[in-house]
Amino acid sequence: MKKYSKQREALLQELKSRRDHPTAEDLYIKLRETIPNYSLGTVYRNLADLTAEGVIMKIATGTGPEHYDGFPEPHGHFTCTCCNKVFDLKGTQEQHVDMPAILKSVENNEASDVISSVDEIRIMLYGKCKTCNE
Amino acid sequence: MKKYSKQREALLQELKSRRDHPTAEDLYIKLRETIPNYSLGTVYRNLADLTAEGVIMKIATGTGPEHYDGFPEPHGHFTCTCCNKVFDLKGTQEQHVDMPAILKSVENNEASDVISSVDEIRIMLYGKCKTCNE
DNA sequence: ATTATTGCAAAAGTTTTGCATGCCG
DNA sequence: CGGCATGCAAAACTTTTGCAATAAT
Repeated sequence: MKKYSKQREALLQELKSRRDHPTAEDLYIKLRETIPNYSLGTVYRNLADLTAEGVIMKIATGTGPEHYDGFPEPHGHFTCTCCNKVFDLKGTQEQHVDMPAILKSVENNEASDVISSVDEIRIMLYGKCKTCNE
Repeated sequence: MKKYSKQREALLQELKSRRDHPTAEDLYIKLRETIPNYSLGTVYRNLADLTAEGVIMKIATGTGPEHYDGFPEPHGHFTCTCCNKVFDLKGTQEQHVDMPAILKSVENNEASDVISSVDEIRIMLYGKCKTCNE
């Protein structure tokens, strides 16, 4: 049975209180301010648990460590290729991605030989943020 | 000045000859069949060079090592969350993603405070492949 | 000859894990 | 109490890097 823990709760609170997309290390540093011996292993364990539960989401940028998002509702992201920060794309996923076209693409061609089911679609933009461009 | 090398050439040939999306390790094992002391460091160096040149592309799945694609023209991918294999989505990116909507989303809202320029859009589906579903 | 590229091994960066201890129910 | 979660440190995994040797121009 799943038990309450101060550490998991604090991690979730922290992620829900911010709109940026910190890494495990970022969270570790921040959480240690209030729970001084919060360990990095526990940060990773709790991030994995919460991600598996679908309460938070993991974001892969393709460079460096993973980032985490406290709001798992599907939406696109933007990664700055200079500073590696991740930002939310506003608007719903449906405004960005042509779902029916993708599902049709999956059903009607080569990919259908291989794909059994689709659970999730992620979209990532890459470019430069304003801060890095100065 | 850039010099020819048997190793880089073989790596590019290998990637161009297949439609799957091997990892550095996969390529290392394969290339050693013909160049027995091809080193893993060199595989990584050549993958980085070719990616920087835009001749191949790197694919992040969010789990395990990076994968590589010999065909860098923009197109979507599918990752099996069971075996971690990556497959191409058929069709062009424009058939899957609503570019104008995304650019508008970038220009007209919160994200525009932060995004200076967009260079690339990547789309990744997650689900189960037929082999894993058996 | 000059210098880019390699092989090898060591190091670096990120994430996972084993185990004894502590805390929740 | 019994068992899940934690802290800590070691290990695992992926990628990068230093350096002497090799190969391309």
